Order: sequence, then C-alpha cells, then structure tokens
Amino acid sequence: MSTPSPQAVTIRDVAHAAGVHVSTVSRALNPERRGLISEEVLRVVEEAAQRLGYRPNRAAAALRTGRTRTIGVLVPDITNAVFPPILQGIEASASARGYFVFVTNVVDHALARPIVERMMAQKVDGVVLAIATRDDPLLDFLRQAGMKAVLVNRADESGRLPAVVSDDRLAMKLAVDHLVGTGHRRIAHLAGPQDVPTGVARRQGVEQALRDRGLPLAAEAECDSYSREAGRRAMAQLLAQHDRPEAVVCCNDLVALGAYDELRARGLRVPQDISITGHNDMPLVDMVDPPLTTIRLPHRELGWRAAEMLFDEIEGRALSASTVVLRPELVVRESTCARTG
Amino acid sequence: MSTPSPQAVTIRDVAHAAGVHVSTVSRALNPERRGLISEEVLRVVEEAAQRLGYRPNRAAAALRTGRTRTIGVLVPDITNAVFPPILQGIEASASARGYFVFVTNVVDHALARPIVERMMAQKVDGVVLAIATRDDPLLDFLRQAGMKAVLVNRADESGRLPAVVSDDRLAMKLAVDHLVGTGHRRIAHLAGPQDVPTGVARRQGVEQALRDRGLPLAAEAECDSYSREAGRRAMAQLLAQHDRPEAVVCCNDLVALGAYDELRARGLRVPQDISITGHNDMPLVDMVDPPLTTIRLPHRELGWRAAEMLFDEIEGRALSASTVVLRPELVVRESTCARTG
DNA sequence: GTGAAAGCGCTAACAA
DNA sequence: TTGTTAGCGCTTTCAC
Repeated sequence: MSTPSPQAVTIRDVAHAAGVHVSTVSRALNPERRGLISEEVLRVVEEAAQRLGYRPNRAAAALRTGRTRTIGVLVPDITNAVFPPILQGIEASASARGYFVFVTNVVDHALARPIVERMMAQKVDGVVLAIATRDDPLLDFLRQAGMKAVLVNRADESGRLPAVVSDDRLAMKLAVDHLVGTGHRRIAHLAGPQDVPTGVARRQGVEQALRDRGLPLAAEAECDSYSREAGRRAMAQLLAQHDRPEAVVCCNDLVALGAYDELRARGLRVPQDISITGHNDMPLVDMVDPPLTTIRLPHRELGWRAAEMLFDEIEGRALSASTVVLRPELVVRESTCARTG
Repeated sequence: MSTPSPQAVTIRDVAHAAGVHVSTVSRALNPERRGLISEEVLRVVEEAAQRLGYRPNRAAAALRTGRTRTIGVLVPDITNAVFPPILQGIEASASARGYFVFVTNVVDHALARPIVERMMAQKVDGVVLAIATRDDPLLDFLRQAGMKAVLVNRADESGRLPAVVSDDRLAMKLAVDHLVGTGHRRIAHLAGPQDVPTGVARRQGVEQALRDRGLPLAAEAECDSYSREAGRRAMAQLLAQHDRPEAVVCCNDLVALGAYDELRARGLRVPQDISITGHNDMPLVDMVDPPLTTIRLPHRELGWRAAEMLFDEIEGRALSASTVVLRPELVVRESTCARTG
C-alpha cells in the first residue's frame, strides 16, 4: 500500500488498468455521466481507480472546462471577529459542494481591484465580497468582466449584485426601542463610517426609530473606522459638543468598547451615568465590565447563504432572491439599565 | 477601453499583436527568462500585453509546470481568536510572493486526511498545518506523498516536519515566575488537552518552573478542549478535589475565562481570593473583569514565518532552520495581585 | 535571440 | 455503450 510519488497516477493509468479507454474512465468518474456506462465497466473502473489511488488532476480539468471549483473571498480584516464566522459559513458550504476557498485580506481598498484580477487569472468560478464600499466601482468591473459575485454583510444599494445582509435598520430599532422602553429619552448615536453601507443604514435606523417614538436624536458623532480607538475618539467628541446623553447607541461593539474606554477615563459609569449598546455580539463582550447589551447577528448563516447563492449562480440554478435580509436580535446585558427620570 | 469578455485574450493574441511567436511572449513575460529577449522585442510584447489586458491563465500554466502558486492552510477553528492573526501573517507573505491561500476549517480531525488529499488533487504547492496532534499519522502521509508542509503553532515532537512555534515552556515559566515573585506559593495548573503538543508542553513548563523555584504543583486538572466551558469544568473539578490554591496558571485565555465563570458562580473573587493567568492575549481580555494577566504571542509573525519557510522550500531555497521558536512575553494586568501571607 | 513543436491531464464532440 | 480525436493555454526543449 505504498503511496505513489507525486503526480503518479493519471486517468490513463486507470484506463490501462481497467482495460478501457480514458474517456470511459472520465465518464465513469463523473457523477453526471456515469449513467451512460454499463454496470460492469463502472465496477471495473471504480475498482481500478480505487486500487491505484487515482485523484483527478484539477488543473487539467480546469484548463479543459474553464471551471476550477474554487471561489475567492475578500474580507477587509480577518482579525475583526465579525468575519471568522462568516468565513466559516462560506467554507462549510463550499466544502459540502466540493469547492475550495481562497481567502484574502484586503488591507487597503485600492488593492481590491488587482486582487480580483489575480483571482480572475486564477480562474475562480466566483467571488464573495465582504468589502463593498458605497457606489463601489469594483462592482461594475465585476459585472463587466462577467465574474459571478455575491456580497455579504454589506449590500449594494444600487442592487447591481446579489447580497446577503443583516437588517441594520431593524437592529438599531431594537436597540432604540429597548432604551426607550427602559425609560431613556436623551439618546445619542456613535455612527459608523459613512462611506460604508452599514454605517449609513445603521445611522438611518437610529434616526427612524427615534422618529417613530417621537424623540429627537440627542447627539451624534461619526467614527472613521469600526475600531475601539475610533469609538473612543468619537465618544470624546460627542461629550465635548453636547450635554451628556442618557444612552448611546453604538454602530458596533468595538466602538462601544472604545466608548467604555473614554467614559472610564472621565470617571463616568456604565450604565449608571450612561447606557451603552453595541452591535455584533462579538465573542467576550459578555465578559467585559459591564457585559455589553448588543445586537446579535447570524454571522455564520450570512456566510453560508452568500456562498449558497454564489454556487447556485455558478451552477446555473435560478437565483431565488437577489437580496437576502436576515433578522438580528437584541441581547440585553448590563450596559443598559432602567432610567426613572 | 471595454473589458474583454471572460477568457478572451490569450498568449496567442498577444503574440499575434506583437508580431512574434507565443514562446517569445512566454519568455518575455517570465521574469526569470526575460534576459534572453532583446530590448526591442521585450518592449513590443509588454506593450501588446498591456494594451490587450492579457492575464496569463494560471490553470494552463499549472498543468504544464505542475506548480500552481497556491498553498493550503488547515486550521482547527477559525473563530478561535488565535488563528486569524496567524492566517493574516500567512496571507501577507503569500500575497507578497504571488501565491493564493486556500483556507479550510478542520472541524473534525478525522477529516484532515481527505482534505489534504483534495488539496493534492488541486495541486497546491504546499500546506501549512495548524492542526497537528501528537504523533499525527497525517505527517507521515504528507512526507510519503512528497507534499511540502510546515507546521505552525503546534510543533511535531518527532521533528518530521519543520515548524514555527512559540516557546510554550518559557511562556509558562514567565507566568509562574511572576506569581512566585508576587508572593504566591500554592500554585495550580489548568492543563490543556494532552493529545495536543501545546497542552503537553505548557504543563511541563509549569511543572519545570515550579521545580526550579523549589515549589510543588499545588493541584492540576485537565481540560478536554481549549474552551471556556472546558475551563469552567476543570476549575470546578480542581476546587472539588484540592484545597483552594492561591493562584491558577491556565493553559489558555478561554480556559482562564472559564475559570472566572466558575469562581464567580462560587462567590470567589479574582484576584483577591485566587490569582489567574492566561495564555495568548486574545483581543478583549484586557477588558474583561478583571483584566487578564496573560502571555502574549507573536501570532502574526508565527504565520508569516511559517509561510516564508514553506515558500523557501517550494522554491528550492535552503531551509535555514527546521524549527523556529519565537519568544512570548508576559502581560501583567489585574487578575493577579501581590500575596502577603 | 527567436521560432517550431510537443505535450501536461483531462473532457466532450463525434463516430461507431 | 464505448472509442477516437481534438484541443483547452501554457512552458520548454530543441533547432536554427
């Protein structure tokens, strides 16, 4: 049972061993065409392939068919805890369907286009993008090049590409309603970057939810990134320019934790002085001090669904929906409390 | 400037446009062989390639050369915060050298072998493994198949494959020395799974460090995985079977947080009643209550170095070292305090 | 310094 | 139902 040396056994070897022609082997080993083969030959071929340890050379098949059974995934920052579960969902779907996944970190958005071009040279069958900015020219490029693509986490507002997203407006409504329901009135928002679809949608969600309750937005500051440092800076700015709000709805957990940092530095207590809410329910935010009230997203499902949509498109099945919107849910912890006037 | 439709422009088109033979184009566009080409022709070919938007078809090159400029990475769980920075390091190295990275989550270790086989069919040039168990038969399989491979994070004790790891024994020594130096004497260990190299090395590190200080190991319990739940169970077990220690050195941050859970449930305070140390310095452990004293690893560098070693091997450069050991460092926070008595 | 030609391993018309 | 044949796009030996 010694394993043959690299690239030993090819389809020709199997054909030879089975006493049939290579094309017969090819058919026998292709699930879609094995119906054309007689029981007897099928058995012989499979036995030979098994015995020789035959593994079809994907590069050769790719060259011939133009399909590689690989996809690319572009994420902005894999160390951001939002993305690993999304990737896991994508990978689980891919693995179940016999695809491999190229993962790339797109550190600088200007690098996205060359990365996509390299992926096209690599002949990936499609890409999942977790990096779209608003009005991203990359999407036009992909369409023009005929590359199959699905967005995840961030939607394309102009609907050029299918997307799987969480309902950001609903998410913020859940946060605002929780705060209003527990007696908060002066509610502020730490908004995300406004060149990213999620940043815009969440801000609109907060504003709409407050309007629905007949309340004004007490104050607002914009973070230049979804990071703890940006959150801290924005919180400082907000406190410098406005009366202190009773609660701050944050666009993201990291930003909320940055707000914690700034409040702690100023000797203000959460939630006694200010209630804080986050968004994402990152790992460990249940263990910070105080445990963060936040919005939980079905990240893994986001990735899974996006990948399934992409494979449907690649394999020519009808696309059921162009944009899939998943429901987030509120997780109440101890960074929010009841206000009684 | 309309982008050509998928798979439009090939090396033949460029040759035609430049008025030379395809083989000349191939040479001109290959950095290693362009020395053979005259200035003049080089210029013409490059201009034509540029103008037509030529991108070499990697699948075709792969079939011809047997090299794909892709590598595979196997991680046990991408949602474990240890791995994203490692992946980032790998990806940064790969990207700089023109490689793409297939990432797969190996949920069940029994799936590792078939995944590696699929990767071999995909003709990856090598693999980085973050999943080796002790005496893993997978390593023999890889060697026998002639697949280039480098281990990361977990070393192979029998030295079958090169590896890049952190010094686990030193890490535990740093923790123990810190505790002894701050007056702790009754020191216990929450050990990692003993079928994983890191679990064994860290336990040995704790035992050795205590021996060096002339102290006994006050108590020990083994976790069946590197998870918060396992940490909690092990902590419960430890408290049930032994007198309460003054400090517990944990094999990992998640396990340490599980210990927090159990202690809190019993009304015990960290660090007043028991000091706790972790390992990894995961994101946010500086924000938990109390902020965790732990060991910081150069995760990104671990990944980077492993990838560089793999590329050196793939590209036939001499391997400088078979096992690279990086230095961890102690990060003191508030889960440990001085004991006076 | 450049061209000619063969062939990597596979799949898919087409023929029988 | 099976075999024959051509060729996917590229690299590389060999010849000039």
